[in-house]
Amino acid sequence: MGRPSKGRQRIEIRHIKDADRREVTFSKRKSGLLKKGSELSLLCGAHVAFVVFSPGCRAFALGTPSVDHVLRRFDPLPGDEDDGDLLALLQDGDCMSAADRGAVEAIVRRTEETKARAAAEKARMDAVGEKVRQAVVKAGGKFWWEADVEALGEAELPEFARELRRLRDNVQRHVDQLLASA
Amino acid sequence: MGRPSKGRQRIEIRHIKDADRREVTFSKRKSGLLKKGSELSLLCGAHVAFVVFSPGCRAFALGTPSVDHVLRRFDPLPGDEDDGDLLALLQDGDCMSAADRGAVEAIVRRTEETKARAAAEKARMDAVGEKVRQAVVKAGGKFWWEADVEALGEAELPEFARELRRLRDNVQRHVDQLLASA
DNA sequence: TATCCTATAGTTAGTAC
DNA sequence: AGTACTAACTATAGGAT
Repeated sequence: MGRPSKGRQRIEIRHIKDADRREVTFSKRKSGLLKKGSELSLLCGAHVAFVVFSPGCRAFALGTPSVDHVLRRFDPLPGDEDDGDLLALLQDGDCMSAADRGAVEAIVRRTEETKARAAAEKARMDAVGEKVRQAVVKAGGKFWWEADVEALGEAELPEFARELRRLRDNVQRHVDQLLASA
Repeated sequence: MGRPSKGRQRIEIRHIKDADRREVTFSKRKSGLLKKGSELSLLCGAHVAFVVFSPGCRAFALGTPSVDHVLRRFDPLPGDEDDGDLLALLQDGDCMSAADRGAVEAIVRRTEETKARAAAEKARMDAVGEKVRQAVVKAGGKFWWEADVEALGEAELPEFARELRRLRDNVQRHVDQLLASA
């Protein structure tokens, strides 16, 4: 019998191509970030707010005392109402509790619509060559959608198809909304 | 002579009363948080944005590929009426056969490429983003997307604040919609 | 306020549930 | 998607500049 674990291994800080490994790493490190954020807030009384989108475009947020509270400090509008209470309730605390997760998931679903619309809008543009894409990479590093494309191997194709269907459903829902309100 | 250092000591995660020690801790941990955020982005292709207020009320922000970019994902673009083309193609994904995979993949790839191009153009023309990058360059050899908000100057800060405010408003709207449909 | 140094507290890769 | 485990990697408290 070898050892029960090889222990932590050193990894290079660059895009993880394997989708499964990437998701696991994201989950772990996201937790770490949330914890560090809350600790910074507790230790130093600092106000912290951040939003994270996973590779699967799911959204997570942390704010102390709340995301809304922190963001308001950038621009204390005189006419602001206390309408951030619900948001604070959903996103307050050291990290998202199991009870909050459902609510956040709902927010994420709405965010998917944004994703769908962005895709549709960008698709109207003329087709582009590989040069442009490489120029983007060269200019600023990796973008989330590149990660998705790179991860698109034969094995992941069915899973990706599932994502596509979800995308379609959300676009459809959005269109229905537009028609209903028009 | 004792040892040159006592090494790291355990501390409780609660407010540090000594102002000097608190400032030092804030500085160190903020750096750590920024690093962790950048690593998460690089490793997982995730979008990360956060804002931190130090005890001295100084503001720091981190965003990949930029704070502006991440925050805009909460902000739906003006509606498009002309996206039926992509929508129709996406709908075909429902009954996706092996033969259709290639077509779907091509659609996706084209969409991602155009998104990349749009992002590149937007980044070039985004005055705020550009100011942030320049500020970082001046600040020293750090990550290009890392910036001290104060370095933006009085002219850019309101614009930056406006983006943050939009995030807040859109999250709020999402929650409202969620409640209305529940 | 940020960095340098050292020793150690804390995080996490790999793996399995 | 989160949790548990081990071992090893990394962040950081304390102190000094």
